[in-house]
Amino acid sequence: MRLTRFYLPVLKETPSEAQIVSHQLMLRAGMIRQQSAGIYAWLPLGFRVLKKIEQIVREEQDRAGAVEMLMPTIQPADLWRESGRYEAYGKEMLRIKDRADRDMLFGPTNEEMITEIFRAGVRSYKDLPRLLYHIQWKFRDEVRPRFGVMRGREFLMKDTYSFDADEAGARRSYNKMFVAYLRTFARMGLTSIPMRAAAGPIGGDLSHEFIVLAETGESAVFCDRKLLDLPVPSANTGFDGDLQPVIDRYTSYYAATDEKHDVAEFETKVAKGDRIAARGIEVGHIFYFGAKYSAPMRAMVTGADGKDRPVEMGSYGVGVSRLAGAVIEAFHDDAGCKWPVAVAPFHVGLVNLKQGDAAADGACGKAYDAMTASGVEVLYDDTQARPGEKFARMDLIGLPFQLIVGPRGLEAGKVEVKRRADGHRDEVSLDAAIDMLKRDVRSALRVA
RNA sequence: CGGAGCGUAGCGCAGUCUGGUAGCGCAUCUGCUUUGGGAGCAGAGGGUCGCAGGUUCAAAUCCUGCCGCUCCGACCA
Repeated sequence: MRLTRFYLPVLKETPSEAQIVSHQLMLRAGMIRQQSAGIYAWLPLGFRVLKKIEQIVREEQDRAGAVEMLMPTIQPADLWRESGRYEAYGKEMLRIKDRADRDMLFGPTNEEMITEIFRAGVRSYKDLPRLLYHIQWKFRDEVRPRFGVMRGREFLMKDTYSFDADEAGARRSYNKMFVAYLRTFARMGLTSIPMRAAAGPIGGDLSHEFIVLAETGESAVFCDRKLLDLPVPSANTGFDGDLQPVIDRYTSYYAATDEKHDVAEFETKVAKGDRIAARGIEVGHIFYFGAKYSAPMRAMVTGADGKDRPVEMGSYGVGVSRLAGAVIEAFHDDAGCKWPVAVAPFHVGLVNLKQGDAAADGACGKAYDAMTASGVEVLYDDTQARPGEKFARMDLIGLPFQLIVGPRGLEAGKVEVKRRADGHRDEVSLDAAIDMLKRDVRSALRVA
């Protein structure tokens, strides 16, 4: 992408409403623009990040055996009257009337709708288990939206729903999502910690929040330091096999959000030097809730014994839009974002130090074509801006690599390759730089 | 929902107390000079001062109502 054709409204100054660094940087780097309290437009740069995150979430859901679909944002109120949540959900639910004066709502979550869809198509235990998911915009009319996309009213969420014949099966589904989540966040460079959590209004009795540690996190969390070093399950994990040993290993260490925190247990179970009391960002939340919805909504399956019983369910959410903020919270410095390659809006920022100089233009064109042709995503700063401005802008938007090309270097046969993560620089020939970047990007994108 | 605060040019702000030509920095546009880490000079454009009433010869400024946004607290992917 050529910057002269892109839409990248960067800000030199920090908008006063942004309190935390991810919100400030998303606004300054031209990723989002607020339209109303907690409601954001995703500008081209931010949209690319959102799509990268979404795709990783999708790939790991598919790997775990979940099947993608898409449910609407607008739902009929009658569905929610069946479960009793139309009354119970309160003012966080955005209620709407259509032209025929029917009660509708903008979905804050989809348990009711998926239960309705499931009961219409499944009768027998032989059709189980099933894992269905979608990635769709939700609306929760938060009392107090804040922190940019970290707590918006409108947000993009991946929500999966599991259907099993019995509790043991539901547990297996729960475990699949548990492992999928560990992998999902790890692929974005994030260390997530599954923590015992309260089930909240979704209900149920088995629940974990996946927390990324960050000073600006909204939740107070307590855990064992050893959790940070546990290996993430690999891509060839057998999701149809027994995952319980993996879950047991993770849950053998103390980890709880403040709602479930037990001081006495924390202090007996965790050695003093391993106790972490910190703040975290909730990036995922998984629930097993049995027949909470299937019973009142009559989502029944016939078992091997010929008897009907409500299907066992669970639900599993990932805050896709929130993750864009969470990744910035985890990776940034004073100059701007520092995107991991896997979710970076582009892989390489190509900086032409003297646009209009025949040698510089030619070398940049060659590098751009060569990298783009081999799948490297390049943002080519082909503007007339001065070098300092280009460097500052590139650091702000935080692409993982910069290829810096100017006439002075070219005379000596050199260009510069800079890594955003650690500031490391190499001066090499243009061809060597192109090869190096192709190789580094490819290796960073390899899925372990 | 309780408490606090703020709405003046794209962004950051001054001006409001004490009514009298709407300002500053950055950004934008034009010209020239510049081009290896947020350039220099000269010029230009851009605002019904959140909205609606009211007071007044005169309102960004005073009064009333409304709307929007932010922060602190209680709730949540």
